[in-house]
Amino acid sequence: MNKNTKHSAPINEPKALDRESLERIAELFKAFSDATRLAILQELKAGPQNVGSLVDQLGTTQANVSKHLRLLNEARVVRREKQGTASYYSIDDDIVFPLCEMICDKLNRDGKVHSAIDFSI
Amino acid sequence: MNKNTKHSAPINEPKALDRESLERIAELFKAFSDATRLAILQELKAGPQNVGSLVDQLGTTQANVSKHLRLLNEARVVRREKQGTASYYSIDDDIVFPLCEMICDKLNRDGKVHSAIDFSI
DNA sequence: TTGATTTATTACTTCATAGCTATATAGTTC
DNA sequence: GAACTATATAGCTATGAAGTAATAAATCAA
Repeated sequence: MNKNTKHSAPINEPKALDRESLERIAELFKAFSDATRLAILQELKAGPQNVGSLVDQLGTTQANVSKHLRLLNEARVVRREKQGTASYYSIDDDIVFPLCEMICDKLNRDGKVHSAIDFSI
Repeated sequence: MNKNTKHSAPINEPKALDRESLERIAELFKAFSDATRLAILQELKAGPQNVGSLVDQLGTTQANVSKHLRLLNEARVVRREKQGTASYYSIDDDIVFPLCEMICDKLNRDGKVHSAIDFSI
């Protein structure tokens, strides 16, 4: 009997990801491929914040922050909770921090970043 | 004596990354945020390949593959080695595989990917 | 030398998105 | 209700990137 019947999961034979899966993966990478969004996530790491507070700390407009938050929310990276007129955003998935840590490590390896690393869990 | 003199590295006080560092991080994320590039890296995972071979397996043009390889090379993700007229490309930094593994895990958590995961070391 | 092969580059088009201003929407306060 | 506040959205511009065809450049073979 073959070790991979149609009812056994293929364990030792990694199957290549199809185009659609690669698109999904690329899409999530894209969510992290903007400096303003990374700055937002870095801010939210300290705790939930509303939009206005984020606008104060980042150097951009309210509309821009709101748009980035919408994108991050749709990617299930942040979560929104409405309180009155305010919207409080918080980290919904910690994945960004270990990801950035690995990226930072590589950049340091390549001598491309001089700063300390804040993207840790 | 303060625990953080100018000669001791700050250990317990993570410093926020400045804008420039965030830009560098975002730039590397961007290198992984295209499905064609991920497909190229998936192919190269099996071993070094020349451009023509990659073109055969991906469904795109030689110019396009060449351009993506140039970008990945500048990001120090792949390495080029010329042999005659051919250029053999290989993985220069394995970082993409654990990164994709984490991304895949999240997508599975969110129910967004159905395929098996090939992006492992 | 001529021709064939392989890769890199250029010029171009198309599309996506970051950012802005202005406006709409919803909740709060008076 | 009117005025005020906070956020989301629409419309717009500018920029960047993915893809293509065509061409340049380099190497090898006959």
